[in-house]
Amino acid sequence: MQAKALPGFRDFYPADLALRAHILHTWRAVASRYGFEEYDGPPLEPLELYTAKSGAEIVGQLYNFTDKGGREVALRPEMTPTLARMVAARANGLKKPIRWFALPQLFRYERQQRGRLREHFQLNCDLIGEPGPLADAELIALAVDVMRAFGLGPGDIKVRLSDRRVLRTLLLASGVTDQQLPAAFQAVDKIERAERRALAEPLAAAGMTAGTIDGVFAAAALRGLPAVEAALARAPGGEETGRPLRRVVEALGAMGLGEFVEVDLTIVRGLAYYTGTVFELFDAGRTLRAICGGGRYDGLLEALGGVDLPAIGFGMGDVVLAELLRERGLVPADVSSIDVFVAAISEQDVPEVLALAHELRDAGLRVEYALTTQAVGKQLRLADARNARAALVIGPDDRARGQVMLKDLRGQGQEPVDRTQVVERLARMAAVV
RNA sequence: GUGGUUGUAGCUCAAUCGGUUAGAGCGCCGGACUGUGGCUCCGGAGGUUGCGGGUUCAAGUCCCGUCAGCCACCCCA
Repeated sequence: MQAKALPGFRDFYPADLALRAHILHTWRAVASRYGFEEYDGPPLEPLELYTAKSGAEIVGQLYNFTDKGGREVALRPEMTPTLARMVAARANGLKKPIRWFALPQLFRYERQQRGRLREHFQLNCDLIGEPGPLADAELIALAVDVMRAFGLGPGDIKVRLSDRRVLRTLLLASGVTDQQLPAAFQAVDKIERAERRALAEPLAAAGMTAGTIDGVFAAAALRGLPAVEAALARAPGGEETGRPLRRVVEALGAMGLGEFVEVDLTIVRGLAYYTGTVFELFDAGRTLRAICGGGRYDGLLEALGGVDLPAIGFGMGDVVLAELLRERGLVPADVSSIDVFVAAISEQDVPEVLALAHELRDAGLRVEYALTTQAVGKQLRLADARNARAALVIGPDDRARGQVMLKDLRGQGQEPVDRTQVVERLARMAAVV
């Protein structure tokens, strides 16, 4: 067998790359609409950038090695530490709120599965310096509008929205202690993937009573803002705690995006650093992994970069998104095509073919011609396979008359055109998309 | 990293109970067709049946190992 790409890494054939380019172009276009500016950092970083705050066990999922200078380095698994460093270095000079996005290729060493490789491209959007709920709504709206730009509507994808402060308040009201909160968060996070009995076991082991455990499951079962607010009304300080979540939902509703949003407290996100709003985007049938996930991380920039700024961000990978687009038939067709194919009748016509092809290319058209002398029919078959919209056929007779034959390959007709007018004629045709 | 499952041509698949030289469609190359594409017809190339070992007169088929894909767990920055 021939050498293949490493497990979890992809070869992009032209059709694959066309889809990837479509995704990256759309990401850039929508982020720009929101006034976000693109930045980037190195794909290779010091290992300690990722281990300093997360601990050594994370090394197991990093592509890390010692470079020739003896430095411990890692391929970037996420963008946030790089972002934190860059923002911290110029924090005083950057106008707030900072709206930045990046399209990094990220790497993680773990066993691959469908929708989950060892390498992927990710749209990373962060809004830094604004703690209020309107910033949260702005960022979620950006994620939703990316979906809409791909042609996906509220029947295709949903935003599952939660707020860790809300969940925390409800859990505390049920009798969960501060020490028990991490265990309770973890149980809520897994509630859809595990049996209730299996989840209750560690909670009991953490010292919770049966009644408190019931309270944990009750909070996780709440769906929709009214149900969550009703539960909050019975918790100390609940009304106050629920205000940001309500504002986020209302703002998204005002933007006309309310149909996409589902309040669901089981969205916890694994990361310990989220402090408030958290959300994930899923396909409506929930057959695929999350398309996008993010949340508010108000303490993280200080921990990573030493600058205390509130922030909210999300990451959206290309792998699950591409699967969804393929599934829904939203992949742009006809990705490769040329404008003009220039065919020679005889070998004596080749110099004229070369001259004309070059003039057309100078005019910005996409042009191909046969690289060996071959029958006209064969050249036109190649033109057809290339999705050319027109062919120019040049033979001795045409040259003698100072003309070329222009064939419309999307239709059937053909007509002689003066050699002096060909370039202008075709340039005009190509301009009409 | 753990457990399960699947590997046949570029792609999608076939091959009876273990039995002759592993086939088909699509795609690709060439021809019919030296002044005209799509269609059609004809021909061709392309396989260490993922890889290695074992059982057997005989292995794509059975057994073991390994690699890879998929599924679940772990994790999801």
